[in-house]
Amino acid sequence: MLSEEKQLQFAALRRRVIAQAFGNLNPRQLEGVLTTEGPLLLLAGAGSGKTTVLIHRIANLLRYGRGADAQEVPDHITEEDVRFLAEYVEKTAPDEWETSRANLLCALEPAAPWQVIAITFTNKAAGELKQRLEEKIGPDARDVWAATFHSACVRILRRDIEKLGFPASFTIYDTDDSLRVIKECLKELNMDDKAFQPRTVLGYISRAKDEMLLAQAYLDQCKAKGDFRLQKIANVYLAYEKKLWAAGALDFDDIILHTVRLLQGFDDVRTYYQRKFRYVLIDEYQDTNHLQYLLAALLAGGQKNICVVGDDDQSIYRFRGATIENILSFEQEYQNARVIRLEQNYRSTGNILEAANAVIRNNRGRKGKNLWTDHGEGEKVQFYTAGNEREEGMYVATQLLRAYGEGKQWRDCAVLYRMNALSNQIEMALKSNSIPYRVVGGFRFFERAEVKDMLSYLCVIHNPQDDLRLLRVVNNPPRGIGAKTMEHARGIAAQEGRSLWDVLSNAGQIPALKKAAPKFQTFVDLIRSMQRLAEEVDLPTFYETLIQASGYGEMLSAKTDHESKSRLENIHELSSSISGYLEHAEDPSLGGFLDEVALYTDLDSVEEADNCVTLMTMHAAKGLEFPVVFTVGMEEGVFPGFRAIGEEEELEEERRLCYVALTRAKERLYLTCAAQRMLFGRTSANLPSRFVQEIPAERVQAGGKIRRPQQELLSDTGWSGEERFSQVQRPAAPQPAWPSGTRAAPAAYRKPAPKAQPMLDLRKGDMVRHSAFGTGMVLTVQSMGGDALLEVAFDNVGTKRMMLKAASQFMTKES
DNA sequence: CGCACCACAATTTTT
DNA sequence: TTGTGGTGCG
Repeated sequence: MLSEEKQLQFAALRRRVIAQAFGNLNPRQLEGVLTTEGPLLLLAGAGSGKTTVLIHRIANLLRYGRGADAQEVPDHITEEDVRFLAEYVEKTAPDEWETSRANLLCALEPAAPWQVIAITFTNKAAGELKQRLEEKIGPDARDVWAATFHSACVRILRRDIEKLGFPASFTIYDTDDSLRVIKECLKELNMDDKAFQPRTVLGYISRAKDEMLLAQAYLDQCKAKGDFRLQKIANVYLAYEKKLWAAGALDFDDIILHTVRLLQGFDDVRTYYQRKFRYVLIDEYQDTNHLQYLLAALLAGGQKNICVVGDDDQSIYRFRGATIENILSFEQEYQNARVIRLEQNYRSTGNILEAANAVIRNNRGRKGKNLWTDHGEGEKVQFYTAGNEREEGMYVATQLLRAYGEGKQWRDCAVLYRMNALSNQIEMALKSNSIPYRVVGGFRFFERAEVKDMLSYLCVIHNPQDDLRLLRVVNNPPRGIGAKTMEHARGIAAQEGRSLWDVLSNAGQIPALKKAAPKFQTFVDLIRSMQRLAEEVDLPTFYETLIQASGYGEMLSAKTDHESKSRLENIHELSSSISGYLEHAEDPSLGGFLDEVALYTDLDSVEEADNCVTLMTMHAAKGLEFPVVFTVGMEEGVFPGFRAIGEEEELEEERRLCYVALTRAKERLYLTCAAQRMLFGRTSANLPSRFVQEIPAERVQAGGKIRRPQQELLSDTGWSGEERFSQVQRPAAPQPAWPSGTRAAPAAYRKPAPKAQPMLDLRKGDMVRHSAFGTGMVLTVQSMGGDALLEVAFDNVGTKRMMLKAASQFMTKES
């Protein structure tokens, strides 16, 4: 037994040795890695190396257990050991034997991989975590539970959900499925789907579930409140719940909800997981909702070793139920919680960071953080006011070409916007300048109708009781089974409390369905034979056969249009998803594949290799970074959106979104707005965003057509652009006064006559020099309206097509 | 049953 | 302006 003094010395040395193993981290990061015991809140600012900390933290848990975070000393430690460690920490190049002895001495109950669970929001994040972990600590990492909330819960539910009365083989409904069910419910309840929009209703149901209210409880609550509209909604919830129950289906919210119910209601289940998971990690904690908070608390309830990582300033999913309260009140929820702030930013330059800091400082509901960097000031933030959205697009294109000319790659650049609707103008501007781009978001592979159709076939084959999916494919491709007929069949099914499948397969015995029975039989036979086939051949072969046998492939091949061709490609593409699944699945099965697909809505940007500019919403940009970032549409009414103006909470969320957008930029940040913008077919004049105004003037370089708006226009927002940007250049000519009484200035008054652009006189064969693309020869000139489409063969970058007007300012004619 | 036409609404969307 | 969903006709 060591003396007390020696024990203290040992504990200190042990921590030092472990710290050395993670030597490339900054002090805060290191603390995050070494603080293994008890509740820990890791406030990780944008670009502060959060994932690195997470990986190292898990590595530490597996290698040293609680060695770095404990005072106790194992009995077997001798004074000789202490002496050894004291020498060891001073060594610059210890040999292998010494290192392994040191590691052995310092490890204190190292965690087994399966005792660690790391929960993320996206599959992408979970995948990256797994991969980086494996690179760091080897194949052991595979037994760490790195999963999304939903996939972790599905895994738990598959084991024990029968305790709640659901079949272990439950199916998962995605949002699209849920909406269909809601619509059915509305119809059956004779409710108007305009007064009760399915989306909105689903939102209410989701919020009810977040409060752990099942339908009946919710109805009771609404009755107590006496709110008639809410009662109607509660009735839909009741019908919705019934339908899902009958179908043995769970929606996304149910997956979490029932897991929480399971853990709360069954001591044995709860105890099992609480014993199993010694260490619980939750990533992106600022995005958790109440249910997810409960889940995390339940899982970590045993040993209270819960580490949550997040940034309250980057919470941008309030509209989906995420509550910033979870992170703000973590310290109250966990009394002895430790808090570590990661504030050193490794991503952006000083000016960008200060701009972001200055904006977010205006929020009240936050923990408070101040990012800093040692990268130096860098360039100022560019703020440009365009006359309208077309000019804004042109400006973006211009600057992109400039960056490209300076040696930046297209993939180094991103254009961010608040609404998808804003991407159009940008796309046009980029197109006409031959700048390659890709738009992120929009249609996702697994959400495409044809892919969902094929998946529905798989669902029905796997589980014929799945009415919703059956309904989707029963007449797709057409089998002469009309909506009327199905309506009938559904009525009978509902009456007799049987599934549609039961009714269809026995249609011969049901007089009312006699006529349709042969057609049903064709379908039933198809499903049955596919079920038999599933037993015999491997999944890819099975799927290819399905494409044939269902007639779906044939239906698409018969059509010649562009759309059908790509649909056909898509359904074949699904088979590579199947192959992908087979490669990494432990115990592959049709059910397993469907599970994975249900939760894997996103086949993600595989084409990262493509060198093109990225266009996406600010939401989609979270977690990404680019050397050059454009933030367009920085206008009151657009960003912050008109819905948010006047609503304190909403406005703070918008500001956080702005913070997220600004902190994506590494080197160069552009903010742009348009004095006048056409949106949804209506033109409006908006003031520059208050967020721009919140940035200190010395961080900004302003340019473009700065307006001198009249005072009454300013009064409601308090915008006073002139004071703020003293260095702004004034428009050359004084602006004419606006007619009184008009709220927005008519275009004619505000738009200075377009500068006479010296349009090049080009014809086939001319040599040109383009500032970004170099020299080339004009191949074709095709006049189009007042403009012309050029095709230019450049010496170094190949042939590009561009609009003459747009290109003129970057090109000169070579003699 | 399929297609064409018109009305209508329209932040953001990790699962 | 754009996309979607519902209705009416061939």
